[in-house]
Amino acid sequence: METALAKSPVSPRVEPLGKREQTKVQNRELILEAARQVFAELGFGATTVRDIIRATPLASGTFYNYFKSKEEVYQAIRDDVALAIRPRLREERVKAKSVEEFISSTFRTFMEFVADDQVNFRTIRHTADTTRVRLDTPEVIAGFEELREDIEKAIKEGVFPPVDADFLMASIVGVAFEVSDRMMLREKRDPSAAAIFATALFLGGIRTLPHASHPSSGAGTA
Amino acid sequence: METALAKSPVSPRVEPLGKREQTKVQNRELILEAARQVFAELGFGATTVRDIIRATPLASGTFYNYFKSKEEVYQAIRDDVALAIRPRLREERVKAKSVEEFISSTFRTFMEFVADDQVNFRTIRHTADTTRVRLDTPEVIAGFEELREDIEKAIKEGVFPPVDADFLMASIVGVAFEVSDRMMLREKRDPSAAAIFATALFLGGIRTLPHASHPSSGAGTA
DNA sequence: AGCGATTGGTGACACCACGTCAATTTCGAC
DNA sequence: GTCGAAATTGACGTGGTGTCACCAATCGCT
Repeated sequence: METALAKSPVSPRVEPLGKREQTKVQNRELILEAARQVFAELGFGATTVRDIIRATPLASGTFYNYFKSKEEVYQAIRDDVALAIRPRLREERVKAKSVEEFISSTFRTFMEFVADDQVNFRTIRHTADTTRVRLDTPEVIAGFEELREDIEKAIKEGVFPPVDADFLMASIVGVAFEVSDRMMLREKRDPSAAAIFATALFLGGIRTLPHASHPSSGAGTA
Repeated sequence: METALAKSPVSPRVEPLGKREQTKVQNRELILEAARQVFAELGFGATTVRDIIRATPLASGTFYNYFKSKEEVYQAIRDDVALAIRPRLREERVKAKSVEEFISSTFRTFMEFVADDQVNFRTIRHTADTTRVRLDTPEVIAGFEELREDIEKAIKEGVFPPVDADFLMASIVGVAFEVSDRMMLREKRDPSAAAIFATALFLGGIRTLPHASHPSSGAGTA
């Protein structure tokens, strides 16, 4: 009995793991953090596994103990984001008692999340190249399927009209991604305005969209 | 005068170019065609310049006389598509006399084009990987900007309500890409149904969408 | 036609990234 | 403290990258 306590007399319980497990978690995070930086700087295409490991105190072989390729690292980064936002979105949707709530809470939650998440946005939007890359990982795709299932459930319960759930899911995804992307390119990020725009579009179509304050609120191409 | 005619007595005027220019055009097309096949088979990420050149009778060095990298080849392929569809879309939009025409002709033209264009679709949607890649080339982005300008013009002329043209452009693009993608994954491709869905969404919102014939018309995940 | 000049194809080469693996270090259990 | 397991290391073979000196084909001119 005494030994067990003596072994960790003052140790905070935040480290209940052995040294082994600790460095394992640490190394993984080291690689992910380095990858975020390098992806943001060079872009996904130009980045090599060597670039990532060089931004780390680890040896090249160690990389392959944690990931199979740079694709898998990228996937892990995106999956982290997806895992963070999926439960929030789902929670909002199950609470929704009407089409209005379903749509507006979905867009509001999504836009606010994206606006807060500068790090991952910069990881994905590499400014170097003019070309834009979008990679949908399994976890992200699972989020899409979840949305479709919720729409189908809402239709069965009579909350939604009996529309094509697959196309509606695709439309919500498309608008959420594209509009959030434009939102992030603006000087002043306004997730509320973006969410209101998308919500109005889905609930009433173009004619119910809010009127823009300035004629060319597009704020240029930059 | 006589010499000029004598130089090509029977030659069809389809080859007014010298031999030099001819093989140049031919080699470029050879590379592009090989690239389309290889991209479709291996996916963009796994494809190497060597894979492309190997699917060709040319030597490796020759590739670099035509393109700097596989990215540039991919860009050329996408730009061909963009150059083919942009004038058609623009023509439809300038003809439009109302919001209804603007939106419906845009989606109809786009969906029909995508449905007809199996080759380029398979080039981009490599079934091998679960992850999906979307690369927007400068030409494609120019098409987006063109759409936004047309929206702004329509607003100035009073055809459109004074909405946020940038967000509206992004929404149209997002829905067009995502819905067309789902359309192409279905057993029976129906560009008309896809266009009607997208049009109804933009003109009147969810509640005016056509009712789906089957409850789960999503046709699974495949 | 014949003949230099020029353009463009060729493939070997130096460089580097990839993924592996045997040797070595580090940790955990007894 | 000692032994076995687990993880790290970096050198290595393989193969892709982009370049360049060389050479063949075409062009312009007489």
